[in-house]
Amino acid sequence: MSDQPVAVVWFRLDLRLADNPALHAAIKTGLPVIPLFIWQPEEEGRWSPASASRWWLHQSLHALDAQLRQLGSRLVIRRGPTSEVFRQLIAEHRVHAVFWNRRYEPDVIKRDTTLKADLKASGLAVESFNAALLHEPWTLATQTGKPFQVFTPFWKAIQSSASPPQPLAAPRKLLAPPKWPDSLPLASLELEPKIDWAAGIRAAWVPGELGAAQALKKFLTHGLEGYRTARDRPDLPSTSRLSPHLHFGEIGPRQIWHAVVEKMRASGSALQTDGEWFLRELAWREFAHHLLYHFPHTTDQPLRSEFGRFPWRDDRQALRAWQKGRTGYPLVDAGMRELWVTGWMHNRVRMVVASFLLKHLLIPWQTGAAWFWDTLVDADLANNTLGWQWTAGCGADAAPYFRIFNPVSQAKRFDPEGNYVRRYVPELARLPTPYIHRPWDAPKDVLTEAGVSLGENYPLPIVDHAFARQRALDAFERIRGK
DNA sequence: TTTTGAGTTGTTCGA
DNA sequence: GTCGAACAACTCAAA
Repeated sequence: MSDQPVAVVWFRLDLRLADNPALHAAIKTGLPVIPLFIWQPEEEGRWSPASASRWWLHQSLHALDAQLRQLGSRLVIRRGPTSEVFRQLIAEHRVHAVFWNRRYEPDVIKRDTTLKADLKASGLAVESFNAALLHEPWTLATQTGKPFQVFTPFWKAIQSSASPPQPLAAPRKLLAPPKWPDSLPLASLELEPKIDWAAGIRAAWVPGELGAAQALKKFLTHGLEGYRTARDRPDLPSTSRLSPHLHFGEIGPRQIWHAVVEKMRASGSALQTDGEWFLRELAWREFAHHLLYHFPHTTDQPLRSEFGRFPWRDDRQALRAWQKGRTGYPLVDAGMRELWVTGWMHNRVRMVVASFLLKHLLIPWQTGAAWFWDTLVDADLANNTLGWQWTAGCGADAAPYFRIFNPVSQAKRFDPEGNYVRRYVPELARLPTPYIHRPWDAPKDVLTEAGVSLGENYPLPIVDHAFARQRALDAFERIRGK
């Protein structure tokens, strides 16, 4: 055991050096700092990181370690029950203090609360911080002190709150302990797939704090102007693509907020509206965390309990078709394949494919949420839960039951040239634009010319829109009243 | 306590 | 082709 006291920073979903309050606090002690990562997914229960998230986590940990090494430090990786890992570390080093940034998932909160009490009881200084949110979920409330359940008043509350604090600068050096604790090699966590299915994901992303900063810079330069309307276009590079970086904490919302506000200020009034619409999206992320914190059961149960009576169907074949992007609706299929190939899907298309699964196929939202959880690199319990419950109509501020997306009209509106479909559904690429979103209406010779053979190299629709729409409306009738 | 206005993202139908 | 209304009723948040 080394005599020199040390401070431990426990990294979780805050894989960055800048604007990292836990790291900042550790440095302020003046003690050597041990950056620690613990892999013990079992402690996160049903919603521990799944396939695509694990791939990202691997890259992000690698990037964090590289950055720490530039500061004369390194990332110590351990696995095992968290309390046990800390027990060992305390036996090996004179640990004076432990710092981390808070998480808001129900199982994680439970684990962290117990751990904090135990560490304090054994005489350590322990402190946790907010790195992930503009406002902690318990600091915003309605006038009667209750949590918000409607977005607009929540957004107004954010706008009238004090501006979030300025981000902290990244440290320029880190004091190393006299002796480094043992660390597992990153590869031993086996986060990367055994069969390499990640080529498409690799090509689409640069995980890590530097990749996150690049993405923000690119968005501010090229994406913010016109964001309000262009953000709905999956065929254009019109969104920030910051979601996975935000999920893993490679960048924090305060950094984004202030960068956008500064950009708006510098533009005069030109970017006022676009900037505000983007900030609203950050606020949706906040709202999702607010709801998860105050209604933790909603990860698996509908917020509106009458949805327990909803007549969902069990249809393995239809589910399979949806997952694989073989529903016969080009926009739905393009979205599901974008997800499969790149680990991400444009927000507008997420709504369309979710609406299709829930309302056209009547498959439970939890099933869709589970698929997204496994395949998204930005899988985030708060956002995923809100999104699926919202679309199902069983959550906060939910979509009215009669809002059933028509996958063809949505496609015509938001992918007008069909370029998004052509990118991800190459077997339709040669179809002329008027038929790209409804190949079943194309004349025989047009299909032949384009090399499309419906039912052979591209499926016929697995369900008729008008029929499915009426079936969904009837299903909602069943849970109305009482 | 009661009342009032409002609620991210839509579609279809008929004039 | 365009336009407005209907599609329900409920709950939330604030006055």
